[in-house]
Amino acid sequence: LHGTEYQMAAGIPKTCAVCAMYADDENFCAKLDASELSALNAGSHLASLGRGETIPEDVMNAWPLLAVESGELSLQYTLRDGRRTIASFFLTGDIIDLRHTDERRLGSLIALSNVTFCKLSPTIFDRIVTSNPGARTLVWSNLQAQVYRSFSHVADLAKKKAVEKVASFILECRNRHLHPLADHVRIPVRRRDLAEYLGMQPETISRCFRDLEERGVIEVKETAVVRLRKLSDLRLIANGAREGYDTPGFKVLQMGA
Amino acid sequence: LHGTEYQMAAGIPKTCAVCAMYADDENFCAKLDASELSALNAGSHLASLGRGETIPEDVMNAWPLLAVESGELSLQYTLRDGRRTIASFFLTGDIIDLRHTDERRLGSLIALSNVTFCKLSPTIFDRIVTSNPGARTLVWSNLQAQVYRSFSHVADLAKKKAVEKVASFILECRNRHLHPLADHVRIPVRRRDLAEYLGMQPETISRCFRDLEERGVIEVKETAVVRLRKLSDLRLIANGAREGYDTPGFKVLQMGA
DNA sequence: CGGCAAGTTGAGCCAGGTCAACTCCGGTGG
DNA sequence: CCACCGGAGTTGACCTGGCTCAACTTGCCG
Repeated sequence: LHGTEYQMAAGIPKTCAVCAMYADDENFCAKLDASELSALNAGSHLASLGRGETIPEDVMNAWPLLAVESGELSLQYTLRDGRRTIASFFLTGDIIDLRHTDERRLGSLIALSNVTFCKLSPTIFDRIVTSNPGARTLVWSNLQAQVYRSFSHVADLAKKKAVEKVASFILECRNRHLHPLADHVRIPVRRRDLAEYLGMQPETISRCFRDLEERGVIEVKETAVVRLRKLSDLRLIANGAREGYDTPGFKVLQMGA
Repeated sequence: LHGTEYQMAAGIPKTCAVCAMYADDENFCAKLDASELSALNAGSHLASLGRGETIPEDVMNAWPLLAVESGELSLQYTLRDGRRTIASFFLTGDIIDLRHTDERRLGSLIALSNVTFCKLSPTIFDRIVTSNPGARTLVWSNLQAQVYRSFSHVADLAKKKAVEKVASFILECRNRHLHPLADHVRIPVRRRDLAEYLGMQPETISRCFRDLEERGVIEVKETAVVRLRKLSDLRLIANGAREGYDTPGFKVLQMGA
């Protein structure tokens, strides 16, 4: 058992019979020792989805515990008249636990790109989480991160204007280190998905990108890649600065109450 | 130790030297045995806030682990120009863990009414969570509930219209069993707070309540109490039904994709 | 080269924001 | 007891940011 930790320390990657996620140190499987890993292997199954496909209801019931291995998964809600919202993105390493959702109406999990994910055995997962503090901490902090990401998403949606939301999203992509390319940021989703995530129309998204580009704050290299030209201004816009965002000596408007 | 569980089974409430939360079976302290409880007591402190008061930065750093004992606590974000958003409400029994927030900008915790909360010792909390499966499950499901509440809040904010948001909020209050009064629902926050939670203006909130009342869906008894007159219609509105919501034979508009 | 999906641009309109006035409290002091 | 005050909520009138609809461009795949 401890031999495996020794291997890990020596940089030799552990193997996982099910998925390829062990390669990264910041995920659940990487925290497991050999016996835990093989137990989890035995009770887990890899599955994949093409873009636009949904994880079926029966899978969600039978396997309420998922780990994203690759791709972008989304949680979507649909209103009666067809309006749709993406409530959250799940990326590599995110753990989705649908067990305690109770009567609460959960949306559907839909792939935004080709996705592979691992269906975990709840009982084995629980046993590991009980006995392995490192794994527990990781799982806990992943869930925490989901909460706080969601909270700041709420803050974006509630009171920000269209451009501010887009600016904020670009920074979110950057922060989440999706693809840390120096001053380039990759937007991992299509415009229409972005619109549903930010509660806007695709047309408005488009106009906002153009707006930011005309102000010289960003440069749209391709639809999926943005170069940051004035990061501090982008931050100001994302935080709701009202005017003067393109001047260095920006005057903060301090409002009471 | 097991003597305490025996007492609990016999309906004799356990005592907690710090706060009064033990009375409810659905909270963290209620899952603890005598020794755990006294250990937690030793490392915890009760604190209180008046309405409008903020938990200071230094308290949040020194005590990143809080449990709400009574009242309504809110997580607020403020933009540079003063626009404010309430991202989430925390009510009795909610556990707030600020430890894994990393560099992510967290808002401030502000009391919406008189609040008492318990500052928990992280080390003792961790020890208990490790050894006590019941407590762990409860804490985990509380965090889960926060995530999914936040997700459906996002769904409300992103694409719903003003009336739909308000309808949805009324149902949320009902679901959360804040005050389960048959067909009456208590709105635990002021209109202005509600506005900040739903990303609207107080004026619009007011208009929406009136709108729902004029349609005969609800009856506003006091500003804080609503009587449900047509629950099914309220649900339809909250779920984004477009027209005919006031007729019983509502025709669902099924849209593809 | 056609066909389709994604994204962009333009023109018009309306839901909800904004501003201002007014009502309705509960508390406080003379 | 009443006059006064301030905060919360409501109502009305106006205005605008972003939605809507429709046309167009672009890129990808067979």
